[in-house]
Amino acid sequence: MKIDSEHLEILAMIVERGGLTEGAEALGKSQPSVSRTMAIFEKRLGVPLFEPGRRPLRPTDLGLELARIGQRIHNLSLEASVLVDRVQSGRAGHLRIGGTPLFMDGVITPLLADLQEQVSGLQFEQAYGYFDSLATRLRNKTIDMAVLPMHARQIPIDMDFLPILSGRNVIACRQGHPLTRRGAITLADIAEFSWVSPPQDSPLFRDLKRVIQSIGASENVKFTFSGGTLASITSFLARTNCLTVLPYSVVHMVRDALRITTLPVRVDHPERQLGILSLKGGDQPTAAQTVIDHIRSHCAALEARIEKEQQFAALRA
Amino acid sequence: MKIDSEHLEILAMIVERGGLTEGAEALGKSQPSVSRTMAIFEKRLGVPLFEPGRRPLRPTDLGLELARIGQRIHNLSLEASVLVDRVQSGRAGHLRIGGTPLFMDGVITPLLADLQEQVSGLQFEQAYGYFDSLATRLRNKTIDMAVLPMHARQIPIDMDFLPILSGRNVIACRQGHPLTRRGAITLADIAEFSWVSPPQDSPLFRDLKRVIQSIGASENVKFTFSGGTLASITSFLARTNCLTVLPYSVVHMVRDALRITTLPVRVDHPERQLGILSLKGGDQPTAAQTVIDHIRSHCAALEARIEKEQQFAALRA
DNA sequence: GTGCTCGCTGTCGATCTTCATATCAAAACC
DNA sequence: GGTTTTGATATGAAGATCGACAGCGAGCAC
Repeated sequence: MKIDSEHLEILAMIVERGGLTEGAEALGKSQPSVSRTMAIFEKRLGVPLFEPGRRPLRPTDLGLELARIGQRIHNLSLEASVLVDRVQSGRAGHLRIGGTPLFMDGVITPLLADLQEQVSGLQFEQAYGYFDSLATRLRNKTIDMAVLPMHARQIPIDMDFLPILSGRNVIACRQGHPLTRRGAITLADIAEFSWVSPPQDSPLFRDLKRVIQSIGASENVKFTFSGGTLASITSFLARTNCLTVLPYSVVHMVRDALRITTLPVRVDHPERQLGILSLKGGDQPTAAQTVIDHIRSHCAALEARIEKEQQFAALRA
Repeated sequence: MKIDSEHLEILAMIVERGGLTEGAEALGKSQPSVSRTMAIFEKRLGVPLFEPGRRPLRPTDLGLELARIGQRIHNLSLEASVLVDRVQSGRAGHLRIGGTPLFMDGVITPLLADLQEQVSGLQFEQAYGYFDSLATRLRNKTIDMAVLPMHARQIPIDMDFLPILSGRNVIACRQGHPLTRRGAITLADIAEFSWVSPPQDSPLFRDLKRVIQSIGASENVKFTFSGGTLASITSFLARTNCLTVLPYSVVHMVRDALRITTLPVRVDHPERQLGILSLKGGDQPTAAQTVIDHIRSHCAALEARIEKEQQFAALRA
């Protein structure tokens, strides 16, 4: 005998509320509907659930026991509700984020960790890549969003791009680097030191070359170390006098923890902006909006701090 | 957001069976029905339960969690099923039995205890009364069945009577009573002893008077103790040399435990039979049939033993 | 590319819900 | 104690929803 769990829930509510009418009301159903449902249920069981011929409906022993089970089913159903509510409101869920390695490790991951602190229940899956692979993965739906630097004119027609930070780059070195003690830094000063470069297929590597060109030091540049992750680059920087080019935002986020700093040298920065790329109409998980909001607000604050710092640095220079 | 527990059950089954078609089959529903139900469910949630565009339908994380809840709901539903099955098959339930006090305490209660040992889950409620009150309570439905001695012609038109034992009475006394040591007992012998009588409104009391008349001792009968329950009567008998009249079946059941026995004196026994009275078409709880069957089979055995004993006693006399 | 399996959609019949109303048991009243 | 009132449940008929069958379309494998 298969029993309909909804019947049990209805029974539970009737017993809890002490009457068919009240139970129906609590269930958001009409009284006749509930009455008939219970009548059918009783008929199918062949055993009475309510004492016959009693006007304020009183459950039999079996009715009480089944009602207890119905109550448990109802509780489980409520449990499912809160689960769904959490996911619906973006406070829980699974999100696959791809992005350029340095920016992900330097800026996004700390922000995600921060968000996770605030609302537990989110799960992130991180993937690394540059524009082409990220775009492909978005179209494949193997990631939900990508975080990367882009030119406005580079945005694919089938995607949305939401800028979150200016793409400003800086020359970075360890804290206490000889160059940081100088008042004004000349190109000759810089030329003394060798460079650590980001992965050679990264946009940042092209930025690096541009920077070096712009300061006229392109001739005999020494690359001591190339490729790797943010961790390896900063680790290398911290132990040597090498220089590198990094997004200002990344340096800003990690400079205290990883003991690196920026050189007060103006480098021209590309017109790209760091932002979030996503498929148009891609039906994002609701958690995505929560994450995007979080990233945006924090990056806006970050951008403001960076702006202030740069003005201060310019004044000092 | 109220969630339909049935949707969760369906989801659980789909996940468990690893496919929509198999799930539908396991649920005894058609595949399109299940498909549409899940589609509506997803739409209402606004969150996908299955990874979109995957052919062997694969649940999302949320889908998995909800399925787990659905599985628990399903288990509760099964629990309810076995509960109902037990009640349906009479292996559980609540039964209100009324009857004449001595017969209830002496014969029926031990049998019910015996039955309870075999199939736990039954609940009994015992009530005492004689014909009129028992019939009224049957019609009021405050008891489900009555156990009492009846004449065939006394059976109300709206009731069924199922005989279970002959109404044979005997003279009872304590084991080791002086009269038990004699070979043959004369009326004079009996006249020496005083009597314990059952409640004066009981049919057994009328039997007692008839017995006394039939042995011609009606003149100076002494009643030492009257009324009370089987426990009080037997307790009184055991400590004195008093006599009483009891149904043979009652004596047979309790003689070892309560140290009483019968006197080998023929007493004429009424034409009544001990049996079970119930309302016609009274829609008995299924447990009632189980109980009735149990009582009948044991009483049949009891009757057979009594028969044998009486033949033996007659031989000896 | 081609076959195959599996899931989605259109249509019809069955079931369930609802509003209005009858019936009934318990309480209140005379 | 009998009758009326009241509060609560059952029932009837119309409308909405759900389920089954047939047919279509999309992923997956070879």
